Amino acid sequence: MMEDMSTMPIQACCPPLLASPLAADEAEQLAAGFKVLSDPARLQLLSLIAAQSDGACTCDLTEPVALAQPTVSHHLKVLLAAGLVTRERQAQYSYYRVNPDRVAVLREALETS
Amino acid sequence: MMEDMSTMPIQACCPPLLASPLAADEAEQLAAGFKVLSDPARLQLLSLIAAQSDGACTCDLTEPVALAQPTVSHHLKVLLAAGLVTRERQAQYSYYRVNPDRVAVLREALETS
DNA sequence: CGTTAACATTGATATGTGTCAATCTAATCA
DNA sequence: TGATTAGATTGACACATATCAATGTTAACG
Repeated sequence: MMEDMSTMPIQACCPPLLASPLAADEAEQLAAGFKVLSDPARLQLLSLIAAQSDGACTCDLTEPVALAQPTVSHHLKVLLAAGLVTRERQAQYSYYRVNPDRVAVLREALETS
Repeated sequence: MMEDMSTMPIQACCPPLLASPLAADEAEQLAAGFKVLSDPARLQLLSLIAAQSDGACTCDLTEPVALAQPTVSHHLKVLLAAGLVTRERQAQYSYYRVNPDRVAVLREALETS
């Protein structure tokens, strides 16, 4: 049985896009990663989470992005599934942190070597 | 009158995502750029175009991505509208080239400064 | 206990978009 | 001129997804 690609973390997978032709499966991997970044709410969330070095809870994030709480939870779930953030639960709170290594995978794919 | 954001070229717009909180309009700009990269066919096309330093025509691209010609034309139009590629017409042919500066805008937004 | 708070999940809806067949346009060639 | 070729456009369809109201879950607090 195959896993659903869209819920899998972004792998260190590919040589830079512009350096050598991309195989179909590499293209799918990378595209799934960029799709996670293709929503303005998720970019703002990533940015807000990065600004809180000790972790950001959902309650800190809902108001600045001006979206309902279930929508924010949905976007955080997408970021988490991609591995772009980590989640740590404490009591009722969920603390999210950016995983810079996963961001780097996507950045490096855009390198003009 | 406002232009449709999705058909506008990617601007040099934003400080790195992880360095400072992103404003809503900056997030929309960047998200539109990453959305263009969020399709595996478009990533493969970009990669194939980059591999042909003297420009790639549509006819060179249809077979390797295994899609119908109108679909390839559609994706090329999206890449062109975003400014990620340029198009030069010669006779019946359209030659596409990568615009590395626009790719760099997106790469730099992912920098961990 | 019951209440409240943080967060996740479900379900519904509206919108966006990737795909291709059919068609159109424009240029080459016989 | 007619035939062919490259490529763009149109229209239709299937599928994905962003959003929120309602509900569920878990934990603190009285």
